[in-house]
Amino acid sequence: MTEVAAARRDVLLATAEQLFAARGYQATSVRDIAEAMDIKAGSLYAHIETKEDLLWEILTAAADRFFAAADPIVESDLLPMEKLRQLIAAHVQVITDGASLAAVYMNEWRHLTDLRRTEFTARRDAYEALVRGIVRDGIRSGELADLDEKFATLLILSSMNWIYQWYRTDGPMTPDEIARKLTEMLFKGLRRAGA
Amino acid sequence: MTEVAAARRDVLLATAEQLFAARGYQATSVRDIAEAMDIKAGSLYAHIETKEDLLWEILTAAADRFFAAADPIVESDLLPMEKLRQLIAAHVQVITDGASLAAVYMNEWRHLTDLRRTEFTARRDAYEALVRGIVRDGIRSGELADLDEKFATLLILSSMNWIYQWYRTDGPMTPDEIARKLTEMLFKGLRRAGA
DNA sequence: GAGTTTAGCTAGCGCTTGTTAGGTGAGGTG
DNA sequence: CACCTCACCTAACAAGCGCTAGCTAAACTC
Repeated sequence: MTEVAAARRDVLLATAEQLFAARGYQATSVRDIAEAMDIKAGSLYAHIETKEDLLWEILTAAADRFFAAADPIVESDLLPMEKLRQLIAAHVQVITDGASLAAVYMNEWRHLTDLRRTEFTARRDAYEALVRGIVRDGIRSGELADLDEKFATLLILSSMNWIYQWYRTDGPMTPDEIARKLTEMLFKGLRRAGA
Repeated sequence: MTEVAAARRDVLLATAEQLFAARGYQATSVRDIAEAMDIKAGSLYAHIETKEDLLWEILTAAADRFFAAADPIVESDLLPMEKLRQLIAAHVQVITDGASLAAVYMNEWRHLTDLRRTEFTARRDAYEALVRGIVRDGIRSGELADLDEKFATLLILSSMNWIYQWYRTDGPMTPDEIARKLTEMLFKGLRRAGA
């Protein structure tokens, strides 16, 4: 693939990502995508084989980003609590850095056909296990309270994964600020200290 | 509408709810719904005018449930913290009581056409404002820490609204248990007390 | 400058979509 | 017993879907 061709492919993927995020995979036709690129529908097939390939590549790229952000932190020798703090910051960064990518990642994977859907959910579960491992270590080391490890993991993930729903690049909070506030609320709780 | 007709309509709505939750609105055809009811596609139109009506009624019913659960708590004269505790329990109850209804409520509203989508999001915002009001009162009364009121509200809502993704009726946790654990983690935080 | 590659075009395929018109037959009503 | 209601049927419609075959023309390669 030449540089020009690769660049054009990137435009295609970016366009599909935007539309899938805004309308959903099923509600976006290949004609919609083509029109947004100012080409004809049939011409898309110079770059891809099927519409689902587009979804698959977007989802894979999204998963790659989450792992790329998390792996070095998981493998570091920081204390669990500091790992968790950094992982939250990294995860939030990935989401705010590409909110439409995150939207597709959270919502559209179920339109994959069987084999790929299985592979996707397996990677998703693997990521959850990564987070859970840190939570477990934190409980063992006594930095975290003695809580239900699975439930706590879901609480952390759910609070992070909701962000793409309301985050706007031109909003009042920076990604760092979001991560900082989220970490503080999750760790310290909402109740007034000493109440 | 006779009783028989109303009952049949309920079956239709329940069937559509299941399928919309499992596959999404756009990926569910009226033929799919008809087949699940063991009738022909055209026969659906004895009960509804358009496919979107189905989605609209399901979404409206879902919103009604959340408000019906929250209103008496909001209007009670309990202390803010106790209000929040009860609201979380009620909200979780609605979600676990009808996980597929919750799934449609969270994911499919964007397939409404303009007018209805606007009306839906307005109600959703109104519900968020309800929760936010309690959080504000809690901060003022000193029961809650001095935190970003909007952000705290989103944290609470996001952690509740994620539950339908993993909750199973035959799972190990009862709705009450979920609400209790969630409340405790949200209020006390994940960090070990006094650490 | 001949030869090759390739992004995009046109035209159309087989199929599915939501929806409609008109008919059938069982059950209830007077 | 005649009448009516209505849940459901059959058959078809116009439009849209993903995708393909065969072509054009511009840009690269040697």
